[in-house]
Amino acid sequence: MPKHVLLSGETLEYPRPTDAVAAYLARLSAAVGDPTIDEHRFIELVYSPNNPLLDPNIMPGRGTVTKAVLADPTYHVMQDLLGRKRVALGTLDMDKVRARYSLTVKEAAERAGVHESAIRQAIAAHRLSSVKDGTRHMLDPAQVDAFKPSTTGHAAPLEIVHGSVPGKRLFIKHDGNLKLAPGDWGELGPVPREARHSRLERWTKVAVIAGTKEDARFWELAPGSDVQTIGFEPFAVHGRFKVVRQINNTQQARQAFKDSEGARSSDVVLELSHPVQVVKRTKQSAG
DNA sequence: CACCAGTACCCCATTTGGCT
DNA sequence: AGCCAAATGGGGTACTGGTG
Repeated sequence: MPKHVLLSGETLEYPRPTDAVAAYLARLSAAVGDPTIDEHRFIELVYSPNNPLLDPNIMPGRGTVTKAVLADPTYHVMQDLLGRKRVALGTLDMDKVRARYSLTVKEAAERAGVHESAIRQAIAAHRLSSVKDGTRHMLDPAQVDAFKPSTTGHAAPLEIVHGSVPGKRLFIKHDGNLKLAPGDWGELGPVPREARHSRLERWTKVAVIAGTKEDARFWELAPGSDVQTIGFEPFAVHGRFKVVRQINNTQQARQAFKDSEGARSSDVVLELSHPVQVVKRTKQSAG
């Protein structure tokens, strides 16, 4: 299969073109270095009804990018040639573009509140653009912020700080896998009651109660698309969720939490290299 | 460490089949 | 024909293991 190195640094393989498509690609490549062709004219060439890659029958006098065309890597080669034309004309500064693409995949995943693989697959599917820094993909923070992953599939994990300190507390009930962050285990001593950092995976429903003994609030959460944070410092639930129910009345909040089903946040599995231990709720830590 | 491929899982929209 | 529930497929996610 023919290969094309994109401005982003990525190598794109595209299907062996027909004679007509190959000729059109050659024409566009020549136009990149042709000073008599300006950007407007180049765009006209790309979206011409004569471009054999596009569909000429949908819009009169213009080639249309259909779903099939969008899925064809050859179209992305043509778009890259447009980018190269802009670079040649000085209307696109790749140094400035590269400066804007400042996030690694890991940083982008943290920022978007999704798994790293979700970012990589979005890049592969051209739903997120990236530039290559050596072997690393780099992403634009603005695009990452605008990235709206589907809410289908597994729910994105929630980052949870729970426990109790004098005057404040936050507990949850859930149907997922709650794992305590290794840093909170210390030297195999008892899990500290205060501010335990945990990660909740594979969840569909979470009940949260937070506040003080006299002023408690209740939230019922379901997987959602927006990154949110609820709770009271230092306690928090952070991640992609939506609030399906909120109760600000202390008595009703306590009753709602009591009625909620699921494992309690005090029953956490330790995420460590040594054998997994389950920490059971005790009278002392029940609060 | 970063990337990639494969797998399992989930939700939603559409299709299919049975019932009224 | 219309309605409803089950089955199916597509699109998307997280996770794991292998590779360079």
